Order: sequence, then structure tokens, then C-alpha cells
Amino acid sequence: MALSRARIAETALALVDRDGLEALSMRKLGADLGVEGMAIYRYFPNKAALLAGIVEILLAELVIPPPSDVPWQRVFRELSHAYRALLLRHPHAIPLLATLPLSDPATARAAGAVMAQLRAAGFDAPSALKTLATITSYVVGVAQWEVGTAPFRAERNGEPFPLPPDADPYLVELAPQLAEDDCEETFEFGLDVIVRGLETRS
Amino acid sequence: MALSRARIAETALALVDRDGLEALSMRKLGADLGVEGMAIYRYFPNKAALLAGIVEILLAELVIPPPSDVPWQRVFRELSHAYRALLLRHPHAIPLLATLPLSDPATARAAGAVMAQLRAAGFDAPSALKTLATITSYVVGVAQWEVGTAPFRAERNGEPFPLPPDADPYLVELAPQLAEDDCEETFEFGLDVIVRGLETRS
DNA sequence: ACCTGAACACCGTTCAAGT
DNA sequence: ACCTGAACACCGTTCAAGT
Repeated sequence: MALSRARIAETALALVDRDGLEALSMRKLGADLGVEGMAIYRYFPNKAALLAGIVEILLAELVIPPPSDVPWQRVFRELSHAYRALLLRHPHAIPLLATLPLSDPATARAAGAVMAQLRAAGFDAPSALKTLATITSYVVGVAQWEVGTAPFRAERNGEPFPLPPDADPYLVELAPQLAEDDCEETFEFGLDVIVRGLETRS
Repeated sequence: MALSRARIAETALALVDRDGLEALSMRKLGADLGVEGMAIYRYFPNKAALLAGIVEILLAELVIPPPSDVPWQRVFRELSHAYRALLLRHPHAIPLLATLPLSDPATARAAGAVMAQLRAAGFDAPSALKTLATITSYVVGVAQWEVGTAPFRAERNGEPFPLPPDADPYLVELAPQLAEDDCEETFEFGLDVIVRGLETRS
């Protein structure tokens, strides 16, 4: 298999999905490609460019339908769930998606498609952009917290959540709830809050 | 000045604030302390423990007043602004605050204090926890995006925002708005949405 | 044109040795 | 008790050399 930008970036994403973002080094990626790590510099000027290549692949996974006459609330919810699902499919790559500048072509493409949806739903341009920023921040924030704290929620098998000994009574009261895997419910709660808040916009 | 856990963690935070999170290495921190890097291992078992020490200092900066009879909307807004201000005072440390498990004592303390506020305002326990998760995710998500994309927004002096050539017309239309530093306004927009959404909770 | 090997300036971490 | 020096197994990146 010949080396190419696409194959390198795809192999890099597979490595990140498998071993985590910190495990991605030019040398290890070279090994996965059957080549010395330094060969990658023929295709990417540095590691930052390689990470941008990974982001491009990830955002391409996000299929955003063209505007239709479906109620905007439903479109808004579906797009939020689609983005959340993308993040949870690639938990180790979430930090790469937490700071996406609109100057990046792949980001601008996805943002433009969502803007088209919101504007078709009656949002004016400034509100649509701020709505996009709000929901994106929320979805990324939840996913990052959820994935980062997963080791503390995992595998308790009925044992209580390990709160510190001097924890607030309000938290102790919720220890059983904390032990369960109710991230999806928590996400839905916040999504409902945001949709209702947008419905009552002036 | 003798070495101590507190002095090491404070010096580490100062280094991160000055040079960024990636610049924090045991060797450079040692240099700032006037000592060889390896000496730090007498006080922290590894780098992860050192980062936890930094988090502890940061969360201690967050003063959360006891419950009062102020309307919960105002308390909610003030706590959100206080947390946002903390993040913007330490922009390079934001990734450390993006994944805070409640098993961490400093986190549990801050979370407990906020829970007390929300419960005094009439939220039941499960709702208070999910509300805390929602607002935290939003505040961290916005701050992280804002800081991470700051280089692309900075110092344009009237030049248009550098959108990619094939950008969506809906984005091109907003280029002037993108060039301005309206992050505060965007944050406020999302905060209003969330507060309104919480007001209409069932 | 494409890849390799050696080199440089870094990492986190361990551990025997110094004081 | 507290810090140092050397060592190990890693990093990203450059560049002359090979094919």
C-alpha cells in the first residue's frame, strides 16, 4: 500500500481511537503504516497538520441534510444527537473538536450547513450563529466531561460512588444516581432546556 | 525558600499561565523552583498528581456564597459568570477543568456548594444535579472554544475574517460579526437561553 | 521521488549516590 | 530527610544519505 495523505490520516485516526490521543506519535504512526516515522513529513509539514487532517475526516462523518419543512425543534434535536454520536464514536478525539476555528474549511462547511437549517427555520443570521455556538459548546462540553470521568463511573457493580469522605449531604443523597450511567438522560435534560429557551426567544 | 506541595503547585500554575499547558515539564518546573526536576517526585508521585494539585488551587479561587433569598436566576447568572471569569483568568488551564470527577474532593466541595444554592431555590435533587451538569458543560465549552480560536480572531484591524474561499453565503454574510470580539455577547445569549429554559421546566 | 538513519533537543520516571 | 546525576525509554523535527 502506497503512502498518501488520506491513508496516513485514516491510520492516525484509527490509532487515536484505539490507544488514545497521547499515544499518537510520528514513530508509532509510522509503525502502523509499515514505514519509518520520518516518512510522514513528506505528506504533512508537522504534527499539527496531521491533527487537522484527522479533524477533516471526523467532520466528513457528519451528514447534515438540506433544509426542509420539518419543525426546527426536531432538526435541532437531530443535529445535536448526530454530533453527540460522532463525539462518542471517537471519544479520544474530542479535544481535537473542542476548538474548531471557522477559518478551517471542513469546519466552515459543517457550520454553513447548520446555519442554512437554522435560517430556513426563521432564525435571523446573528441569532443563528449564536445558537450554533451555544449548542456546540454544550454538546462538546457534556461529551468531554462524560468521557473524561468515565473511569470513575465504570465497573462499580452496585458499590456506591466513591465520594470524598466530607462530601456535601446534597451530593451524598445523590450517590446512587451518580453510580448509574445516566449520561444520556442528563444530556437530554440540557437539550430540552436549551430548546425551550430558544422557543421563548424574543 | 523550602520546597513544599503548595509552593510547587503554585509555581506550576504560574508556569502554565505564562507559557501554556504543554510547556509544563518536570524539568522546567524544577528550574522555576531553583531545583532539579527530579526533586518534585518527593512531593508528587507523578505528573497527574501535580495537575490535580493545580486544579485544587483553581477551584479554591471560586468563592460560592451560602444560599440566600436572592432569586435563583440571579444566583445562577452570577455563579456562571464567576466560573467563566475563573476560566478566562487561566485560559491555558481550561483543559484541566473540562473533566472534573466528583470523586475529587475539591470538585465535590464546589459542586456541593452550588447544589445547596439550587436546592434552596426549589430545585429537587436530581434536577439540581442535571442543571449543574448543563451549565458547567456550557460554560466550559464556550470558554474552551473562545480561547482555542482566539488566534484566528485576534489582531485583524478591520481586515475581514479569513473564511475559506468556498464558504457558505450564510457565513460570508456574518464575516464582519465574526471579526469582532463578541464572545461576551455570545456567552450571554446562551446563558439567557438556558435560564429561560429552566424557568419553564415542568 | 520517496524513504531511511543518525542526530538534536527535548520528555516522564526510576534509582543509586551524595550531603 | 532532601536533593542530585546518570540512565532508560520515549518524544517532534531536521537533514544528509541511500535507492
